Amino acid sequence: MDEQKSNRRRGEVLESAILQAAWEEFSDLGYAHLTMESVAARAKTNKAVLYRRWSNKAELIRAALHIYLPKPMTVIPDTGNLRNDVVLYLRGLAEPLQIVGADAIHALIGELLNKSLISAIPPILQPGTESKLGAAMLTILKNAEKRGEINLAQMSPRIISLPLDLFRYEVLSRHEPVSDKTITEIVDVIFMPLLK
Amino acid sequence: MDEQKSNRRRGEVLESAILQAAWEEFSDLGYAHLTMESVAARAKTNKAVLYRRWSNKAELIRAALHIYLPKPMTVIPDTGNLRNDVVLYLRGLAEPLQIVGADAIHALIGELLNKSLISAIPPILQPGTESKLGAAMLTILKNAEKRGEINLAQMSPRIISLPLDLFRYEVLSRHEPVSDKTITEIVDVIFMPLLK
DNA sequence: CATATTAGAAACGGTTAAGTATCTTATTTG
DNA sequence: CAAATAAGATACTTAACCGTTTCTAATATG
Repeated sequence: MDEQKSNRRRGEVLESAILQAAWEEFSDLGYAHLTMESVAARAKTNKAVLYRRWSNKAELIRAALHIYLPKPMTVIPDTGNLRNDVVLYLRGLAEPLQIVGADAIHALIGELLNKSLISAIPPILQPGTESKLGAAMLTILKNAEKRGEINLAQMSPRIISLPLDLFRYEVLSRHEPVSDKTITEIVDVIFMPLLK
Repeated sequence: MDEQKSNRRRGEVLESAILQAAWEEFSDLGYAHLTMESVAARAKTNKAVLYRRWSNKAELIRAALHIYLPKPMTVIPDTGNLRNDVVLYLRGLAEPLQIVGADAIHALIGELLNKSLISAIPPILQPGTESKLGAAMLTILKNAEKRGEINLAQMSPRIISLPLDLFRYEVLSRHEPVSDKTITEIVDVIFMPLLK
């Protein structure tokens, strides 16, 4: 007998449990359909505890996304081969999506027009972040130019942004992580053949 | 003096005014933020009149979309030239979007995950309608094959769907009608060069 | 002109969920 | 071990908005 009479969580332990519950509710239901009650219930606590830490629903969910969404990779591949660099670049974009999984991607896409969450949405899904993500691509292409693989000046901007555009389309239309097969197809069937 | 003491609308006149108000509210606010009250107010009538005609909000908005969203074109271009056929095909997709305008496109994209409206969303925005829209593209390509312009059997499916994919990406990412410049770029800079 | 329709107006009831307040009780800390 | 802290539980307030109801008055129709 003599079970633990209770096991009241406090501080960081409780906070982490709440943030995890918030993340799961978000993945399962999306922002609009989750409620503070449902998050509290999932974390086996109650609303008041939530409001003691975050002043409203948007702040709670932003905090959960901040923790659970992987940060995008920053290293720019430089293998001495354009084709491989582009594949690795796209794989670097795909990896975070594989970690979060299809449910969360679906939920995130549903929030693309939600102003109170937009800052927490990964750049790969966000409109208007072309330049930021495109910068890495440009570096890859400049490296290829140094090796004499391409002539950057005579490449159309549309071709330059094509790998990223197709990658994004894949995510936006399928709502799931982008497969390796898709990545190599984008590069080998579309992008590379366009470089003459 | 002697103004018209009143001018109470009835029947079809009133119904059209309500549907127009519903369409405008939808374009301005999106489904989630428009209310039956706001539609009634915009149509200068009241909620009860709306509920006498449509049993709920979803039905009202579906009816409005049904009227105000142009039906997609059905004719498949056959000019004797592949490049021109594909440009005309994409223009046929762009035309309805130009009619509805950027605000409505934005609102429609916001509803892509809304089950009660999804059937009213134009195929060009809807996921899972590739085959329907792609059929026209396939016919165009078969015609080109008959003329000896291409060999369909050795074309990757990814290249076949590329014009449509890029068109869709353009709409999904920019939330506005697709310009003619973009269409010709997709065809002349990307698609045609990939056919050897 | 009499009668049936249907619009106008306004109040009402129900639901959902956000956010607050209060009180009790477990656990930490000095 | 006493006092402070923070969790648990629950009730409450507020707000938005859907959908209904009821009553009055305008207008169409026979």
